[in-house]
Amino acid sequence: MSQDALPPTPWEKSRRRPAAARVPLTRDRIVDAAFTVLDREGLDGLSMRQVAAELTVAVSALYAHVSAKDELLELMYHRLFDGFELPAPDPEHWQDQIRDYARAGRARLLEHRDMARISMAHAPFTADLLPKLEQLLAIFRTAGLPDRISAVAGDVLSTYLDGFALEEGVWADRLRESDEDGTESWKRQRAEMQAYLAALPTDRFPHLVALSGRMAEETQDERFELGLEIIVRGLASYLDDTGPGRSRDGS
Amino acid sequence: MSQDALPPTPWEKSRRRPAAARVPLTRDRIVDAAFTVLDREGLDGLSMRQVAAELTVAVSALYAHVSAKDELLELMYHRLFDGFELPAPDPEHWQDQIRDYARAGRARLLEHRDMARISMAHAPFTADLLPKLEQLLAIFRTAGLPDRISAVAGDVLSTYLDGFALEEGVWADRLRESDEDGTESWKRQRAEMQAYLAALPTDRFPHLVALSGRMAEETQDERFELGLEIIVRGLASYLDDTGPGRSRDGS
DNA sequence: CCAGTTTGATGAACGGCGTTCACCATACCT
DNA sequence: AGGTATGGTGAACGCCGTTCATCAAACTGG
Repeated sequence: MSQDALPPTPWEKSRRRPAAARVPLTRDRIVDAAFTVLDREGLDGLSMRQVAAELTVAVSALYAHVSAKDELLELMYHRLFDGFELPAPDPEHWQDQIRDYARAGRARLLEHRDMARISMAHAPFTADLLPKLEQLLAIFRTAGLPDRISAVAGDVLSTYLDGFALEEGVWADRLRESDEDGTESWKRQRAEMQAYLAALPTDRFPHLVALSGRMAEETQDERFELGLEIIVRGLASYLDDTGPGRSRDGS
Repeated sequence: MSQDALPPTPWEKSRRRPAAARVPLTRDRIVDAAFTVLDREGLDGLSMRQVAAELTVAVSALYAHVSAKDELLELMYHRLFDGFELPAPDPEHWQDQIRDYARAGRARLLEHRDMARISMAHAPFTADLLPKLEQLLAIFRTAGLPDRISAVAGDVLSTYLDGFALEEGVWADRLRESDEDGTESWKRQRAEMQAYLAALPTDRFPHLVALSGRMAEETQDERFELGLEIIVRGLASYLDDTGPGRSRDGS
């Protein structure tokens, strides 16, 4: 685009336009920078000033593109759903479709630090998110779930998603505090927790001791799948609610 | 305790000890004041300075009893469980016990404004909360749930609790913003939302339109119960896992 | 009864925050 | 070439969490 530009001769330096070829500020660039800061500092360290610094720009410049920090957080929240497509409802495989939705959602939430906290703070009822909700409801309803169940199923699922990812975030934070990185200290931490739980007085905490292994497993994946399965099974139980005929059912 | 004290005569006013019979500051008094501020201002308006003002005390005085705001929030979180007793596990009625637990938990979360947000921020793994967790696990395990399920059941349940209460809080906030109070405007707001959903273009949002009535019901109680039921059913499905008619699922 | 110590509140200060606003440099239009 | 819109600047306001030197009252031992 631009020809090779020689560095400006010293004597014309003062006349040179300082902000010549600066990349213009846009909402997208701001959101990108916000994610950079978020991943580096966490949500508590995400300030308008830090974002501005990341862009080497004055704080007040941000407010030309973003009305307030709340709006910035909302834009970040919307990134969660960018290019997040649900499949056309297939009544034969609705359970797998739900599972895939949940797994993809969890993956997205874990992509950025503290993302679950941001997600929690925003109700998914803004206009441009309604299509996603519609697609989710489509899967439930065409699967044959009663309407009264479909109307809450999304809530149950998404609170589980957010809540689980939030807990994972707490773990990740605790890991970050201890200087070391890599999977080594992760394993060590889980082992420590497991040892702590296992060492509880057996008479007062028999069940915690018994489950200590499962509560502090090396990876959270299996726990996530199990919790997800509980919900899917609960939903599925409403299919044959009125016998094998699978009738749609009112209140 | 104290005899009737006459008001000090004016001329001795200057000699009078100003801080004589002042109630001493305690952690409990601070937490109480924090809840007062919380209910009045919401979590975003809950600042150390406001709490101090509520007690007509200098901000720095708080730090003699509470190491930081984080600790204060933790103390508030612990109030959630004060006198919160779970029954001895009864395998015959484990489902009702779980339901009661969830209902009581929701009620507690709704007692104070933004309480769900505070609850979300704290993992229930601090030492003094382990007994509660133990009691919950006791119910699951003595009911006969497999260990791998019991180990996540608490998570599923409590994320649903917190998440649902959080959403209710968002509604309550929106209601607070509109000046009016009482149940009148509540109804009106729900009606508005329902109308909005019902008025969506039917071709693009058939399911949302169809469920508009159920998504914006006058009270959230029924929705809560339904979501709770999904989870309870999901859990129950693991009881007769190896029984007749159901597909068994190992791993 | 007094001196000394401990206790616990005070108020000023520091640095950081979100947000606003008067100003100003550049880029475009006529 | 001059005028104007666009969009960034920097200082300021008021609030925040937290710290610290100061100080008054309350207990203590002699």
